[in-house]
Amino acid sequence: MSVRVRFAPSPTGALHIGGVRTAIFNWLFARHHNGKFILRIEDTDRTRSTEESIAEIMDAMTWLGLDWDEGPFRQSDRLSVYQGYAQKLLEAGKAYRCYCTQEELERRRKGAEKQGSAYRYEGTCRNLKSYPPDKAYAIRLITPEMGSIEVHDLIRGTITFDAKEIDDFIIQKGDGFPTYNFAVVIDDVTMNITHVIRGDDHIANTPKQILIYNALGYDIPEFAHVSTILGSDKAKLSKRHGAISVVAYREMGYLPEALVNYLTRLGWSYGDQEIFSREELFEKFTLENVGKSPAVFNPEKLLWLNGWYIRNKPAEEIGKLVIPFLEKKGFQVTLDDKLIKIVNILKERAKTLVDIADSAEYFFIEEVEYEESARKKFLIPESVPIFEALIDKLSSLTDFTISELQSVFGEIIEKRGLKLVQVAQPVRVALTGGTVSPGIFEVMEIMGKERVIEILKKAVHHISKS
RNA sequence: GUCCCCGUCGUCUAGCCCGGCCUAGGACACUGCCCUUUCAAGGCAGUAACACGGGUUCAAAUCCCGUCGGGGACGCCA
Repeated sequence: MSVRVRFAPSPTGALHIGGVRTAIFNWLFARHHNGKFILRIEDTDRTRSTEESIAEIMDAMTWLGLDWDEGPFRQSDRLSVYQGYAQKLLEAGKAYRCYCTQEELERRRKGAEKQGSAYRYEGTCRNLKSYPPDKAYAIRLITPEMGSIEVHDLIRGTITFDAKEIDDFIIQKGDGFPTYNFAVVIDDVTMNITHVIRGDDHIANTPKQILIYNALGYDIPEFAHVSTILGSDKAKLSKRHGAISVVAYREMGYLPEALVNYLTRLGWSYGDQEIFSREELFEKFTLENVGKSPAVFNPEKLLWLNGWYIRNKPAEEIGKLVIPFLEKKGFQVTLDDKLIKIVNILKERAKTLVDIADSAEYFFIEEVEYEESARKKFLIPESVPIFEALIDKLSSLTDFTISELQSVFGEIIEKRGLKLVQVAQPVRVALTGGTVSPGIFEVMEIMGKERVIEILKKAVHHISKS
């Protein structure tokens, strides 16, 4: 039987880091086994589900390259399916109508809590002889009173639950909607899901779901419960920990491959390897190498990986990606030779696309803005003769290339008995406004002869004026 | 409270199933050095962990028991 897995988010907000890792594991598992990856939207919570959220989930998954083979299916489209199955169980005597009111149940639950124990439905309506004609009812599954339920988990081994811990739980609410546990099972059955890979917060639901499979007479799929992602305080990752939505990472200039690589390695490993191409992931990903213990999300390592991917991607591609970030800063740019050259020297020292856009500023800006401390230290009267000598020599250059520039600088430092740094730094400040930039010859070459001379003259003017 | 899961450097992890090759390996971060026109990148080196306590064994990070710690679940939410 071929592998079929699903990712089933509820559309009640942004797709976040924790959720998307579950999606990635399912996706990789499907690709590894040449199976199908299905997207299913669990939108039975009508008050909290939104269309925007559905759109955002699909947008984020598309950006990450998590292509799904079927779906998105929506639970809200399938109400009658659930009701049909619930009816079947009712007729088979495996479930019963419950007329207990929610208020009454709430009261009993409170009472049990006061005693310090968990509330379990006592089966009040289990053997009802007659039904009140017009009253709404919930449907409860008849569950075994003794014995144990074993969950076979591909990551954790066998987990055993005592049947006594599970009460006759509701499978269909008073309004005719299925409860989560019921809908999940029906969906997984009807979609022929072979492996249920999900977060470990669902472990406690699993025995209940197994009971539903049993009552319906269907085969139980394989289960794999992946550990949670934690924040730096070891609590479950949430908004408190800063940016956690996938879209936020796109906006911060992260590359999808970096995020996928990082999130996959969080809880999964393949020996000592850190960097994986998409194809390698497909080939190497197995559930055996998924760890059991929860992992703390480490933004620094993600940043490092992102830098790695930026450095190792061709400048043309990075250039294309960086354009929207430059436009956001108000620069109109196209993917031309100049931009590619700029990206080429900047990507070596950037960790995000935002970094590149920020440090590219001086190539596009009209007037160089000097950083105060840099200006004070390097745009001083002593620099004027250097700048003037440079202007003079550069003016007569026909080839404005790195090697030509190198020899011009060489002549100047030799004549004046200076070190290269003593010339390079003032020039750097004059051209870029700061003390940090790529190699000064590269910067000059990209800026071009006219622009460089113009800027150097401005610097001279600036010094003499102040 | 009950049930369940988890526990190797600060963090992600290898090793654990099938005890010895572990004076516990790699990566991020951090520190130092090298390279160097600044900053990165790169190279080299360094700091840093088997939660604790009992067993079993010639030998335990690895097997067993207990303790402690962290997390999750206990809904007519998903």
